[in-house]
Parts: sequence; structure tokens; C-alpha cells
Amino acid sequence: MKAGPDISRIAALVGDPARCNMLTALMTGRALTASELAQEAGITPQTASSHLAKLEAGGLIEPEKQGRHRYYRLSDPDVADVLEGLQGIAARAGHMRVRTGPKDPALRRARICYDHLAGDLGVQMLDSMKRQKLVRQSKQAIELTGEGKRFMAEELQIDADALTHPRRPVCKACLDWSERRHHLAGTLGAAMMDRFTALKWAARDATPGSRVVNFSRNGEKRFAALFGAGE
Amino acid sequence: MKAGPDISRIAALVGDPARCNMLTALMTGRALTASELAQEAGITPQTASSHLAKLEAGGLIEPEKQGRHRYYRLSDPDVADVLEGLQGIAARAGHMRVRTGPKDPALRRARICYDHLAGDLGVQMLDSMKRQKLVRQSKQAIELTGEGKRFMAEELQIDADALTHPRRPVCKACLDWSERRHHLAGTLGAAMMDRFTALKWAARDATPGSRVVNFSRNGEKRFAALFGAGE
DNA sequence: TTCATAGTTCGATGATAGCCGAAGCATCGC
DNA sequence: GCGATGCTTCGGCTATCATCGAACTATGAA
Repeated sequence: MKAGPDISRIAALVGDPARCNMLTALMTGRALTASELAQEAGITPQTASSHLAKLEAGGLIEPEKQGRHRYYRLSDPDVADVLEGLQGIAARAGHMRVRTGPKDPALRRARICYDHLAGDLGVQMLDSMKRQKLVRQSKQAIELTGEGKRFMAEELQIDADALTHPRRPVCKACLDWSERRHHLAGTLGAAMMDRFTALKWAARDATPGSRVVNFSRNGEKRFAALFGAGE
Repeated sequence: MKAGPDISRIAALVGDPARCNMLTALMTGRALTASELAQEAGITPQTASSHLAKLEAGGLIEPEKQGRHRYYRLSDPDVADVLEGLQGIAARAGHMRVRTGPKDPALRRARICYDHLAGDLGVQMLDSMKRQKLVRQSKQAIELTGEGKRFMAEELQIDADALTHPRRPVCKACLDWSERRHHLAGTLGAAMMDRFTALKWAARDATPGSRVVNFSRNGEKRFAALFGAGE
């Protein structure tokens, strides 16, 4: 009856709680084995195998065989974007899960969104970058300025010209579900997060499956010096 | 079990084909009635009612009651964004569908909504009236200004004070079916349509049951002079 | 070769949820 | 008032699909 691709098949894949748990577990950007995903979803390996086959057929995840293990990862950053968007809608509708642990405030402050920084600090960073005219935002597109390229090279040792990718933009606005504002995604967003990790300013929480990012005391200071809120 | 909003509930809502058809129909931005959405999805009104209740509970759509109709629209632009993202993923996975046909252009331009003018020209008229400060709109209530009363008396020979009615407001915002914006209902809306007919600016189409309104050449000119778009 | 681990396929089961017919409210037009 | 229309609720039918036990394949280690 309608034009356009068949959304409902894809959405139905995400609509199952077990599959959804697997997908959110993959949002950290890391690839996980079938068994790990089964445990993450709280189901038996047989059931997980069936789910993973469906997710793969739907183009949401991609397998990588390695010995007798099978690693799965999200097939595309767009998938992570859609999941983030769904989180935003779910949060607004007040459909939170019952388990609300001590991680919650930390999750709001700084977390991994696929492979880049999200949460309060992520939003603050993009805001500051716009104030410093390192990036220019028009509509949903974000562009790195000449000033921005210099900044990346001098302050963070990131070569912006090396970040171009065939299917992924260098800069992209990604809607934050806890804040309702944008943070920086794209290859630059990923490269900056990598750099923060390499500099030991921040590290992903050790808990498996956790999306929390912990900043060191020194890291927080250096981060604030570059992207402080009061800039 | 993870912290964070419950994505799967929301995704499951989109995951049903019938509900998904309704949502994509609403992606134009227009608000549609429950019956229209039922037809759009190819299901009976009973089933549609159940689906719409679920979508509303999930925060994906918002109702607007209007007489015996119930108009639904997407509750937030973010919802449309997520649907678009899903389309992208589905397109990449190769799940496509077929095409559909348009609607009657004359009906979209000018038609009768109960007893007042609706369609493109109806929306244009209310817009112009607001620009000329003939009416003041706060929320859904519309009020005729002193300037507006003078205008009605001088230009259209309508005595606004005579329009008060025990059970019906003088001015009311009525959601338009083809446009997604408001046009003017209430006793004033009806009186103005009556006046247009009496002045032979416009007439209802002769076809029995038709809701189309045909403007004469002269009528269109006079109408534009009072409520022109470029005002 | 033999055993252990990772992952899959198959079949049966059970619960969820979509669907419609019939009947019930609410609103509009006369 | 009356009937017509838009929408909802209720009850029962049916199909789909997630789930797991058991058995099977594939890789790696001893």
C-alpha cells in the first residue's frame, strides 16, 4: 500500500527484548561472541543463535568468524543512531527499565554512544566546539573549520584530513537521549574518544557491557581546559 | 538486564505492520483521523483503535479530539527521524514495497468542513486574519479582536455580536485534513462561509455528496484582496 | 584419535498478540 | 427527539514466535 522500504520487519527485530538486549550490548562498538550475547540477553545459546541469524538476515549485525568463535558487531553506525533515537523516545515516554542502579548518574555524565562520547560531557564538548568556531553546524550537518583542523592537530594530535571515510561522515550530530541536545558523532567523534583513551584522560568502565566512561582527575581537568562550559 | 530506557517496547510498536503503516502515513506531518489510518493500514476500525491506543500509550502519537473525529499526529519530530533511520536500514537490507496514488487536488484547495471553509484557502484565511490582528490565538482558543469586529462589519457585513451561541463558540481552531494546520471554525467561520456564498464568491459543488467548494473568478480575486497570502 | 568447547538445527510447547463480529458511547445533522 | 457516523470496548478465535531440551557439526587441544 505504501511507498518506501519495509520498516516493520526491521523494527520487529529490535522489538524483541532478547534481541534488543544484544543490540544494546553491541552499542559499545566492541564485537561480542554468540555466547557472550546469549548471556547478555539472559537466554540459552540455542535461542540466541536463532536470534542472531535473524538479526544478520535483517542487516543489523555482521559476523566475523575467528577460530571456533563467531564475533558479532553492529553492521553500520546508522544502526547505533537508530537505537539511540529509540532510547530518546522511550526515555521521554517514561518507559524505563526497573533496574536503576548507582550507574545512572554516571551514565548521564559520560558514556559511549557506539564509539564516541555522549552524555553531559559529550553535549558540553560539542557546544564548546561551536562556541570556539572549531565546527560550523547548519541543519544536521556539521563541518570542521580551518581553525578546527589546527586545533585538532595542535591540541589532540589528530590529523583531520585522514578521517575521511567512504560511508561515514567526519562530523555528524547525534541526538543525546539523556540530554536532549546533540553531541558529536562521525569519524572525528570516534577519533577524539580514542585520543582521550590513549591519553588516559578517560576509560570505559570495566564492567562488561557497561557504557559508562570514567574520567580521571587529571583527564577531567585537561578536558575542561579545552572544552570548558564557562568558555 | 541493563540500565537505560526500554527500547524494545517502542520498537515492538513500530514492528507490527499495521501500526507501521499508520506511522508512515503520519510521516507527512499531517494529522489523520482514526478511520483514515485504519483504511491506510488495511484493517477494521476496531483493530485500528486498539493499535492507536497502544501507540499513544507509547508516546509515539498524540491525539487531538475534534467533534466526533479523533485526529492523530506524530508526537515529536524525533519519531519521524527514527522512522527515517529505519527506512535507511531497511533499504540497505533490500526490503522494499510498492507505490500508492494521490488525492483529489480540488478537495485540497477548498472544501466544506461541516459548515465552514477548509482546505488550502481555509488555512490561508486564518493565517491572514492572524497577521492582520483580526483574531488572537492562544493555545486552541481563538478570540475576535475589536479590529476584527470592525473588519467583519465593514468588509463582510457580519455583525459579530449576533454570533454568540449557547453551545458553540464564535471562533474555534479546526484542524485541517489536507493541510496539517488550523482553519477557522465556530459560528464566525460558518457566517463567513455563508457570506461568501451569498456574495456568489463561492459555491458548493453541484455533485451530491461532494465537499468541494468552487470559487468564481471574481470571488477568488475579492477573497485574495482580503486574505491574500502575500499580505 | 579422543575429548572439550562453540555454535547450530530440529521439534514440541506455550504464551503473546493481532484480528474481527457484535455491541456500546459520543457527537453531529435533522 | 431520531437516525447516522466515528470511535471504542469486549470476547473469542487463530497464528505467530520465543523458548528450551536434545541431538548434530566444527574447531581446537591433548
